[in-house]
Amino acid sequence: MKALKIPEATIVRLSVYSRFLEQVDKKGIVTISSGEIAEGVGVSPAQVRKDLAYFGEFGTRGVGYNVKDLLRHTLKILGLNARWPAVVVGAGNLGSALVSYRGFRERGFDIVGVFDNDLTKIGKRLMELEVMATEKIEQIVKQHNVKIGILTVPASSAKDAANLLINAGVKAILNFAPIVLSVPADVEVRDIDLSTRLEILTFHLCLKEMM
Amino acid sequence: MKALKIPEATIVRLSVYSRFLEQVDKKGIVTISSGEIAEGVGVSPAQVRKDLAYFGEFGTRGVGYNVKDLLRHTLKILGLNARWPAVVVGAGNLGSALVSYRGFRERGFDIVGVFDNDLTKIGKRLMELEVMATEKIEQIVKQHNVKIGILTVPASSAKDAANLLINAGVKAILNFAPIVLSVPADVEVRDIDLSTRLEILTFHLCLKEMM
DNA sequence: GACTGTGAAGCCATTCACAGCT
DNA sequence: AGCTGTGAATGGCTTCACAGTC
Repeated sequence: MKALKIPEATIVRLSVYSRFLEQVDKKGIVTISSGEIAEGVGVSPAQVRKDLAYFGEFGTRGVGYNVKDLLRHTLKILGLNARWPAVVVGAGNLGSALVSYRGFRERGFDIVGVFDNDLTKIGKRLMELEVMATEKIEQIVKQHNVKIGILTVPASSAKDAANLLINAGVKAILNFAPIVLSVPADVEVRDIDLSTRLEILTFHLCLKEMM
Repeated sequence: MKALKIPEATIVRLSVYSRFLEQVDKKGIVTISSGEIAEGVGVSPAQVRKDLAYFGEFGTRGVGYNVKDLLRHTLKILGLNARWPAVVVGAGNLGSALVSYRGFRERGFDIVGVFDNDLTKIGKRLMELEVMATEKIEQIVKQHNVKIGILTVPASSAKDAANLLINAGVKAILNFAPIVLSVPADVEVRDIDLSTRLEILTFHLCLKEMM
């Protein structure tokens, strides 16, 4: 595994390949070609090969890739050979939905704490968890060695909530608040801005309107 | 406005600039430079100018941009000078959360229908809406002239749900299901894959671990 | 013959650097 | 003097095309 800089787009696709391979494996298929993967996930065969080649030589020339093997490798690369505890800060509608989101559990993520500083929400049960005050973040994060925090608080409290997570030892934040978080260099942040995603769509709808 | 091909990243940033300008405007600030916008949203000043230049000359050399003016322009470009009705298909946790998500309303999106084909969910009230059977999609989409559909169903039903939306006349889909939708060329799809976003984080956590 | 792995080419987005206004 | 708008340069990702392997 060379220490090259990997494009973020490659990581995103790796996640997609990995999930596609799970499906393929379930069907009992043993071998798959880059072309078949490409077909299945909507990219080019060369792209698939290039993406995988960043991490090693997983295929056999003239044959293709062993599905189980490649699946195991992609999961390993993404760090999904272990389970990841995570916490959610913000127990509003979105935060609550994420606590019970199946997709996370299926891919190895376990929500081990939900926090809010709204007194009307504290104590509420969500799945097997109880919403806790944000003062408890540090305790839970240390107890479960949590590295991942999911931020679903309003923009106005996002900065404070992020700091609580970072001070507790969280090293990666998935941020749903529509603001730019500034964090130390050793903390990874990725934003999911739901409105922005819709606005990409309205932009294109308008473009087409004009033609 | 030249008919150039605009990078998708530019549209994403435009949405961010636009929201930042709303904040700035609220503070009563009249004029702003590309450098100040850049600072506020975490990109380079040249990037800000280049992005805006795709759509016209909104600034004044030696001075900067008029905040209200630029805000109006960015909203217009994104199509946010009008409100957009939208429907949600999938009334699970995520779908329910999105129906009541404030951020959408604030940016001009109105959810006018929620659908599911799970009988235990049909009839349930979410905000001022009542969950309807998916057979009602066509009626509601046509009635409100809905162009945008939000898909929050499981992967297994996503293809069918997408087809219902498309047949009803929807032209843009925000897809939360972790599968690749194949749609006609006149339909825009953007995916939000929540697990993938977390997996980008675990990938980076693992990388750092190794150093 | 089929398919992977990869250097080279091509393409697209970002950054630079400066001319053009105010 | 200050800041925008933009052609040119850079950097990075994707596609191409083919050598290498089964």
